[in-house]
Amino acid sequence: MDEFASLSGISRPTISKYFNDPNSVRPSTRDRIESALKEYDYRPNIYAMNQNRRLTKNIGIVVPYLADPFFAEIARVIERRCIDAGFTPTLFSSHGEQGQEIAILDTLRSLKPAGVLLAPLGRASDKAHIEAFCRDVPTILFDSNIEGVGAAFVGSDNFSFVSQTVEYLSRTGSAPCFFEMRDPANPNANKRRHAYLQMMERLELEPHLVKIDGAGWGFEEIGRAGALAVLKQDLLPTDTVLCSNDRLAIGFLSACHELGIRVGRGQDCTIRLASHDDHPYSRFTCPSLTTAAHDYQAVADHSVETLFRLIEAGGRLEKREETQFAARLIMRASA
Amino acid sequence: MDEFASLSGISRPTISKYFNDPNSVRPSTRDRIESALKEYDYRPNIYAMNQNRRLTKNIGIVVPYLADPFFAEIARVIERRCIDAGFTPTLFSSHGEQGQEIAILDTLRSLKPAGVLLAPLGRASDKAHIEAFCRDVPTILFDSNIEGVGAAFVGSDNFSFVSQTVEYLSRTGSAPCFFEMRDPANPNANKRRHAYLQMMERLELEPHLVKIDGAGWGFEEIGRAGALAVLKQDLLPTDTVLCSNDRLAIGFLSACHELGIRVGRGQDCTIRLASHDDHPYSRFTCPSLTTAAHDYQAVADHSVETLFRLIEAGGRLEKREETQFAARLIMRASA
DNA sequence: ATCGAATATTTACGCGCGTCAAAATTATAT
DNA sequence: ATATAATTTTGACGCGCGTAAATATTCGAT
Repeated sequence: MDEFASLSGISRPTISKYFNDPNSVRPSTRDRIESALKEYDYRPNIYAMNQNRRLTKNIGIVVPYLADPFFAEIARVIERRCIDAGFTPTLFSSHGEQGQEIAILDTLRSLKPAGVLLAPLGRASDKAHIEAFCRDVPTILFDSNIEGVGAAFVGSDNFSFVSQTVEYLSRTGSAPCFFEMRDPANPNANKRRHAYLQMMERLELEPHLVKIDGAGWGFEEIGRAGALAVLKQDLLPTDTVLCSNDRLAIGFLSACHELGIRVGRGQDCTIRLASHDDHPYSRFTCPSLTTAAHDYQAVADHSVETLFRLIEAGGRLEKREETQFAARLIMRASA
Repeated sequence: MDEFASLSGISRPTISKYFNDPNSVRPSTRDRIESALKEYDYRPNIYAMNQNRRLTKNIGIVVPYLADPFFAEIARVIERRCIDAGFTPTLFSSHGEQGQEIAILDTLRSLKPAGVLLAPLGRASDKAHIEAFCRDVPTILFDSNIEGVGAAFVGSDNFSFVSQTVEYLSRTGSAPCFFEMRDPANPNANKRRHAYLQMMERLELEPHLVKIDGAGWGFEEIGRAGALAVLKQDLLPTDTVLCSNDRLAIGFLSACHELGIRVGRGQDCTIRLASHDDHPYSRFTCPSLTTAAHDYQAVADHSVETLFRLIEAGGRLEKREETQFAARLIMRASA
């Protein structure tokens, strides 16, 4: 920067001020800087900039598992919004491991981010560690809530998801059973089960939980193996299945196809299958998945906007905010 | 660090040396440092460390589109290998945009990484910019090659992919036509087309290219729309289709299901469909996809190992290396 | 031309650490 | 115990930039 300053004939503090905010210098000097910039193509080192700034332009984004297209997609949208707002987002994936999540939070302290958007692992999270982090760094939780932690939570209203699918399925055919993992890692899964039970009670229908075994993030394989076991032993209590999430449903569909069971609402079909999330691939499954869709854009937008508000407010919000977006039922071929 | 040094009763340079390499200090002082570490839980700021190091422990990983599960998966494996080797990987997605790719490379200069693993966008890349970057930063290209750029390239042998699928399909039924995008963004797609034409010539079979329109990274939708158009107009030259990649094939399957066309090798099936990549979801499609699989682990391992070698060699290799891994044919239900 | 306000420059220090040379200390071998 | 080698400490400077105060310059309006 020193070198560029002398080359452009402008003092270094003014150059520094320019990069902090181009409008903070006189138009004539801005022009001089920008023409020199074209000639010598210098750019400041962001990490050195952050060393001393009161408020950096960095934003940390943490998701539990980036190889899950759901998180990949929401991370993509969030990243773009941050870039458009002039921030430098850095994306991290916890890879489903508590150790990674902790390591990422430690790395983020070094980054001195203006704010962090964190989707915790859920049950596997070290809650005390996350809480300590949130005390030091302005953080918005998204997707998966931890009560009282972080300045705000932005997610989906699980009851809205399940109530719509249950209502639709039971109105158009037999009532659904609920297909889920026995020990879900994500708190949303538990909320969905409760919503299912509540809805079935409200509709005066008998609930059936079908719990399958499996651990880790390979939900399609878990769903497939679980469905194979259930279907082969003819343990399905109804001909209508509501999966906790789309990835399990993708596995379920795969099992059905393997067993020659037709899924859908046609008269040649024996099972109806619906699910939740509107996974990016759910429109391309065979048959395409009837599902309750996240409002990806709304969750991403509101997370980012809340974070910006938090940053501008100096890292504290008057009180912790919780926002949950409703689902949109998407009727496709599977139910 | 100053504070921690006085608290632990050890000089700051020694502490610094310890974090650079714990084995470079005497065991007795290492013990003293580590016990102090437990008591005061201090950790150095990586970004400040990098400011002055000859060689940082940072590694940059750049992929063209992280919402594509193929890249998400390979990035995940690479990240893990870097972490296990004691490096701090930072993952970036170009989001399919040239501007992003350029911005990422500029950011990476600030990060002062010991090395970079870069999967370029392909046709959309600013090759001159990438070349300039590679001259300054030790970089390994992977997945998508740019002739002469970077210290090495690690990817897949596209001929091996296509030759196996073509050979298998034409041996077990009618010869395949080749289903692809008209203007593929990725150079691998062009290599696969050439390999298809070459194989068909070698087998003395008539080649058929089915080119479909579409732009961007929504390959499933492009494949689906293209397949619908081709199938509705009955333009398919053969009953065996070889897709350039799995994501197009997923869209193709979706179109077939929509039109009531059965895909597979059973007698009730009218189309056989095969593809390339072994996309993480290709085993869960209906029917499951017969495909030529990348050796993900080998590509990831060899990329990382080559990068480590490059770093240890001081950023220069004797000559540019090109490694391409063969495919493994995975026979599933679709062909 | 004159003057106050706005902006730029100069100078200096700080961030959190790496690194180097010289001096002081400790460990190992004889 | 003595000499030598290995390690640590001291002191100092540098990385690439932010920031602050005092001073100098430029601008716009009169």
